[in-house]
Amino acid sequence: MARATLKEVSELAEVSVATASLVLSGKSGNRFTEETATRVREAADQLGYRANRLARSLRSQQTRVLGLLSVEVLTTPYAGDMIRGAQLAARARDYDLLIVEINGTPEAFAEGFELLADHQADGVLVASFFHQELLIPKTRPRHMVLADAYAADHSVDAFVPNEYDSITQVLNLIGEAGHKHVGYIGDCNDYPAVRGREAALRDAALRFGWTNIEDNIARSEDTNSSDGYNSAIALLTKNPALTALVAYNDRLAMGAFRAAAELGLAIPEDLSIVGFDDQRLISEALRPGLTTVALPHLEMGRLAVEKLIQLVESEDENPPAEVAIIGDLVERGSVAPPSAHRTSLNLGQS
Amino acid sequence: MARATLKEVSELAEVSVATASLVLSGKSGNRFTEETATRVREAADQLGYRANRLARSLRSQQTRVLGLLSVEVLTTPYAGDMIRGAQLAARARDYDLLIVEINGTPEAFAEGFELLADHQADGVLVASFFHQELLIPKTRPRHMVLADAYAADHSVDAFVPNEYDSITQVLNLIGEAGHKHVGYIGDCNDYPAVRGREAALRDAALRFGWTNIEDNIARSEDTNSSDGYNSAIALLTKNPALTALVAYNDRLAMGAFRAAAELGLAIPEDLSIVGFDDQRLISEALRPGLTTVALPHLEMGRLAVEKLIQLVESEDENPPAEVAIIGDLVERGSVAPPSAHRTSLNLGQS
DNA sequence: TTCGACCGTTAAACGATTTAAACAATCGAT
DNA sequence: ATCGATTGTTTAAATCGTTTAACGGTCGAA
Repeated sequence: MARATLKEVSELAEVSVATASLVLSGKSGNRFTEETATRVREAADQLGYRANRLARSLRSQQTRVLGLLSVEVLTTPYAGDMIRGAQLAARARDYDLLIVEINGTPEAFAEGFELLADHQADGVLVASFFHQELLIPKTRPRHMVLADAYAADHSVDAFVPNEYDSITQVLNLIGEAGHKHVGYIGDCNDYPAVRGREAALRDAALRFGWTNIEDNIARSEDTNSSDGYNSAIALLTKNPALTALVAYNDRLAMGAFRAAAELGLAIPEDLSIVGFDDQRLISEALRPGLTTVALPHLEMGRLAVEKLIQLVESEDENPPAEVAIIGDLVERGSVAPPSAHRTSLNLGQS
Repeated sequence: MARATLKEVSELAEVSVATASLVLSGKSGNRFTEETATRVREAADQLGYRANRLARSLRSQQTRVLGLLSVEVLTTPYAGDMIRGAQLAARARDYDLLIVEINGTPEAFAEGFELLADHQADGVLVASFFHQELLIPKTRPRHMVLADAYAADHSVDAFVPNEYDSITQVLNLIGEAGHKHVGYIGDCNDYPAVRGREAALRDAALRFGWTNIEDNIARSEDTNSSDGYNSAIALLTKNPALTALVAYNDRLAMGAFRAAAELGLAIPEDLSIVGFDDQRLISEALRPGLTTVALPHLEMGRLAVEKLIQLVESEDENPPAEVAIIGDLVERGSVAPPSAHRTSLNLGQS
């Protein structure tokens, strides 16, 4: 049951542990007879030898373990792909991930950092469940990177979504389809995502000549489907000329679908709707499917870990940078050119 | 930057490392003067000493690290709570989780086990992303438990949902509301969940006197919202007398909502619908909210880790057992008594 | 003296890596 | 023939930072 140790291998092969170690680590450069080498390798095989990573790490002062401080990523269903991307990148370079879930408080950060330091993690990836600014305590791991977040003082390498370019893809779709009366269902919080997406909206409005864009924006505190419903009803009531709605996220878009149904507007014939996030549970389930933009979660996780490994192996001496990654446009069928004359718009009910 | 070692602490406190270790580990039983002890503790404080877990583990032959072999749990948005439950339970007893994501193939299992063994994990929790039977290779960790899965040979402690009792909660709701004509939107695969839920359905049908239950079952290969839509349309077309639909999961239920809307049936007045899973992205977003059952993901994760720790610390000599955990009923508003006369049922369109 | 408490230290692990040195064989030079 | 140098192969020993069994002084009491 107990695993074979290097000593046992060396005894079986009738060499010293040093020889066994040198042979098996491959770093021997033909210092040994081919005969000794194979004898060692066969002994190792026979015993099913695998190095004890604790011992190896203790001696070599590197664990090949990366800490993943997950700020609610595990908890929420939104960003699991980020962890998967991180795992993939880590495994590809023979690193493992020690994942610790925390809430975003400074104490939680401090505790998480200590915990990972106790385990001698070679580096730490802090992953957030949404694009936010993070206040990283001054006592921090030597090597760290951020995913879906950036440091308030910009002192850490960070990988975030390119909000502007990402949403511009769906805005272009709307614009190129010929819509002129476009509404926006937004979020009234002050997040990077909010700012980036609204900036893109305004630029698109200018570019395509959308009328009175500022008057066609509705914002809510929360972004549940019912908020989307309310905003959509409000927008369409105030301005029945709207032929397209852009939602800050898919949940809001889902509410807009319900509003459209209630107002007797067919999607996409009477009303085009686009979302953001590509929450498949929603975007694939709606009829028609929701045209939206997938956040680059997998990429952020992957790139962040790759960068982290570069830092750890000090192949990288560049100053910290923030990389904004564009998400993938997913076209599903909720966008069509505006119809010349709308079928109906009965605002009477509810 | 480099962390203080026990040796440094002992030098500052002017004692031997053994003394420092003994004092700090608390296992000294008054072998030392209170004065020496505080001197050590102050030195440790001053240097911010924290034990190197590699060294500690190497010496003590226990890592306080549990391996979490995640069979696609990370990847899918369904079962994140299981990992959270596991984390909570582990942290509560001062264990950490080394998470490795795998697909369910035997080779992946073997690799995962080896990897975790390399890290000298004290025990392994295998967590599945849905309730399934798992074929665990014969070479396996000394201590292991399963969550949301059970071993084909029942040789491992397992924590699974109680499918029968869980769905019975919504079935009772339907039955007690007075429905007699109930349809079931199912899955045609052979999973434990399918079997358990259908068994409960049949028993409920008997108990409440539901008519011709076997004729009112529709099953699909997949369980997307469109499958639910198709099944619901088929059921309601075949038997317009149905006043309630029970769905195998929330996605299917979501499709049933759409079918109802299309057929002009109001929920819950004309048609009651219940789901299963409580995928909040769906169940909270639908109007009315979907009455459903939440799977006990958090509990499975928590209990599995607690059991695992018992095994590791060998406080538990019982033979392997399988524990079935009931999920929580979440009532939202998609259930009402059957109406005496239905408003309409226009089967003409689509 | 001798025996227990009492307080503390020595030293051997744990399982690898890695440096420096030992050992052996070969070879030209004296 | 003998020696020193050279090259090629292998190993002893230190090291990483802990834990812990075993041991050793000191001192007051019997």
